[in-house]
Amino acid sequence: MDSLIKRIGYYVRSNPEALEDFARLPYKTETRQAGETIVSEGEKVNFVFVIESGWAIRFRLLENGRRQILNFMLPGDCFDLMAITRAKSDHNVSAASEVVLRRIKADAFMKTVASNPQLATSFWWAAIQEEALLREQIIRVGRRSAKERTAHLILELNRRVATVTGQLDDYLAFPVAQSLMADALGLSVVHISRTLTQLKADGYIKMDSQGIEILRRKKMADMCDFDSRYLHLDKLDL
Amino acid sequence: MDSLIKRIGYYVRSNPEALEDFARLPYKTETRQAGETIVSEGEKVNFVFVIESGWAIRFRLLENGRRQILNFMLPGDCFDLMAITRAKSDHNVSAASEVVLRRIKADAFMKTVASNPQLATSFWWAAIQEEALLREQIIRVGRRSAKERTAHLILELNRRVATVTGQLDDYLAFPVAQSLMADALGLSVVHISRTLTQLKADGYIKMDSQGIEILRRKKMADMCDFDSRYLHLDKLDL
DNA sequence: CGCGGGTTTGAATGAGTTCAATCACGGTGG
DNA sequence: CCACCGTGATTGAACTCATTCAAACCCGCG
Repeated sequence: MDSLIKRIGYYVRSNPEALEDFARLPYKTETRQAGETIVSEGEKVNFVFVIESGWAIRFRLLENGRRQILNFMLPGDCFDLMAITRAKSDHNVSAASEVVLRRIKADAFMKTVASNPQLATSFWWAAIQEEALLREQIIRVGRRSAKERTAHLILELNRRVATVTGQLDDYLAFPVAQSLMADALGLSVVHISRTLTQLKADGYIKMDSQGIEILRRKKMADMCDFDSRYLHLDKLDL
Repeated sequence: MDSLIKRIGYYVRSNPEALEDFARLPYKTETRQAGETIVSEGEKVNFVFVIESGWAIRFRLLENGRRQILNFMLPGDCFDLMAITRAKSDHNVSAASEVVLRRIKADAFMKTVASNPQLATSFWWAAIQEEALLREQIIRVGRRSAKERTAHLILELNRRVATVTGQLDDYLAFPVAQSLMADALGLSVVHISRTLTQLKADGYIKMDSQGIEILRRKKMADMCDFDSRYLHLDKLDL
């Protein structure tokens, strides 16, 4: 719950007890191993999920085995806020690393949110952010070079993690394989590897098996044209 | 107004007078020439716009002059449904062809929609569709070849026009320059031209100065893996 | 007629892919 | 404790798709 509180809490800071209604909603906690499915394409979505820990991905598979990841979902992220009105999911969600998630019945969720304007506003903001992430993803994949894309994604993830931890750290715990980065950025695994090597050689980052350290944030942001405004963190100031 | 009625009307068919509230909302009608700005990045959005005729685009400009179009907006489309809660726009909107649009004050819009569940549901659906378009755009740009992308976009636009006209026509009036297609698909103008030539040579389409005729819809859809389900037109049956 | 925007074509270049081989590393079983 | 295995990361070489630059073309319009 912690991570959601942190995430949603930004928007209801003034009135923390608004969150209690939400915390009291009945739920089930589930764990999924990396690679396991959470929601599959064509499925009716009757639940809202909140990621407690770990990373998940939303993606679509194409006929010839290609995969495109739409976005990463981090602790504190909710889905599918949009689809819960009797729509069928048009994409898959699965665990990118080991994931713990809270599952809440959609109708109960809706009722609580509808009856609490503070909460409604918070989730509205979350939906705005989610849409902004999709837009940025289009730009990244459509008009940026491999090097820019990769750097840009790293900075985005780093910033999003900060939304939950409350501080902007230079080390990004990175629990997922490079093949996921490839499928997110529309590149081949091989090229992701080369590109990361290049980013290391350029002194932007350092990597170990657990994650990525950002060595020159400013230079890196300039290089890849990263501007965190699209994340709509206005309420925050990191 | 006609086009919006057609668009939103699908979701409130049973109860046409629900739309009257909406039609009665005070508004201004504006015309923009191709290339003119409608909303610019960083601007506060206090209005909801509805496209009456013509096409508009949402896009972002990158430092070095590159441009990525996020999506096309056709008659009957509304924006920015999401952003109207005191957010600043993180992208531009401008006219792709000559555009007539209806401008409605955000607060009045919100009040009317909130007080009318049928309308609220309709616009909720419109928002779901909009998000689905963004997701599909990511997949198109991230994991499809130039030929597939181009064909896929043509079929999507064709299908979306049908949502408003009420019938699926094989001829798509195409009022915008190829350079817009290029910026939407993350390709160069030159390559779009070559790709269209190829689609013509393959017998998928025929073009004149006004638009595109789809000659082999089925074959074309198979080739580019177009599956209209993502458009969430379930309520329709064309 | 001539200008100008948009489109088309060709040739050279380049970014990213593909295929295949190698490496690094953590886990497992003998 | 070490050999072995498998997964994921890395490297090299050949190849492909798309870009770039430049020139030609087309067509509507003043």
